[in-house]
Amino acid sequence: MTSLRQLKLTEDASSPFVDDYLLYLLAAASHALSSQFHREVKARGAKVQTWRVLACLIDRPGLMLTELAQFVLLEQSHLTKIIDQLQASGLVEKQHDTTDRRKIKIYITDHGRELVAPLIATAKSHERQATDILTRTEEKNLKAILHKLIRQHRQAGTAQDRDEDRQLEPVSAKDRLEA
Amino acid sequence: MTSLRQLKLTEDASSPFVDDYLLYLLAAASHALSSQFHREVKARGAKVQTWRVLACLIDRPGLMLTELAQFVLLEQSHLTKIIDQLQASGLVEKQHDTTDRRKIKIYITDHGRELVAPLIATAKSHERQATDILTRTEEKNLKAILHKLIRQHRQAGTAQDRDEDRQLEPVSAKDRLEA
DNA sequence: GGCAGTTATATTCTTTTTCATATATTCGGC
DNA sequence: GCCGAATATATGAAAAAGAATATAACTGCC
Repeated sequence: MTSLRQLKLTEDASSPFVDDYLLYLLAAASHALSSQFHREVKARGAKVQTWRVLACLIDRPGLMLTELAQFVLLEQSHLTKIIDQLQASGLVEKQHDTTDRRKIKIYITDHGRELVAPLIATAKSHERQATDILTRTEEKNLKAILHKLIRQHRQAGTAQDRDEDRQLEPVSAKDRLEA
Repeated sequence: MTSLRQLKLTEDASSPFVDDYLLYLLAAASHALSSQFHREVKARGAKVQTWRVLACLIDRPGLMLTELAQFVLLEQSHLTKIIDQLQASGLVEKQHDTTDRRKIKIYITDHGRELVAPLIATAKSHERQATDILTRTEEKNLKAILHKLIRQHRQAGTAQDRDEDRQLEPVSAKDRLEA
């Protein structure tokens, strides 16, 4: 039987890497929960795209295409196409900004609201069910940490563009806190 | 100023839904961190697909296509095509199972190992940097909860298939614990 | 006011991903 | 051993997503 130290030393090279790799865990959890919910969306005859866009628009009416694209995690060129379809279906409306004629603000229509309302209810119910195995503390912690990661990496994404390879890493939270 | 209770009552209808919706947070966090890392992968001349498949194969050599597809969160039909390419590039090998000739086990080659090794190092480094804003406790909690969600919903995915709409919800962790 | 640089959206082309289904093989009951 | 059901992989057409680039409009500076 190997000692703990030996185990620790060999770990880096040979032990399962992916199984505890954060990006994999996030992708896997997202995939597991989302694909489950997407089945429900499709069962109600809606496209996943439609659901995502409309759900965002409910919260944030009047976003420009570019802003909306960031929220729904899609490329602008792709969202343009989706919005065209949704507009054709009467689920959203475009409104040209009067002061800046490049901008197009997107609004959900009443028809869109009707379609998305039951989906939101379904989503809430699914979320409740999905988080049922967690304690309230776990759920709160999870969401808080995810918020933190998202916020941080949104900033990093934009800051990195102007300041290509910054060496000036801010003092690590891990170094500040806890042994 | 409205009372807390009133706030709570109106919340369901009008407050931002998506902003605290678990599935969105998971997707957004995964998207933010992954797209950041994917830039690094591409900068090293590798495809994201290749990275994912090879990283899995390092940990789990000899998986069948179907099993591997579940791990890398891809459709079997899609993975079939990717594996063909990787095989053509000499990064993986197929090995037909002798006892069940339908099965094809996939192995990473030495060439594949050479390609993926630096990527794993990059991934670890990126993970360290990404989790730098978290305390160790937060990181541990996050991973533990993600594991929990993944495990649970892998089971649900298979159990639900045979038992289409089970009403017999197991007692909620939330009801058992904490006020 | 005009020009350089930036921002917002659209378009085009290509690649990726999915969906449905085909093919081949095995398993289980009889 | 044979037949229906199940499992593993492959294929082909269609939809979705992405990258690159075009167009149009604004901003700021001179």
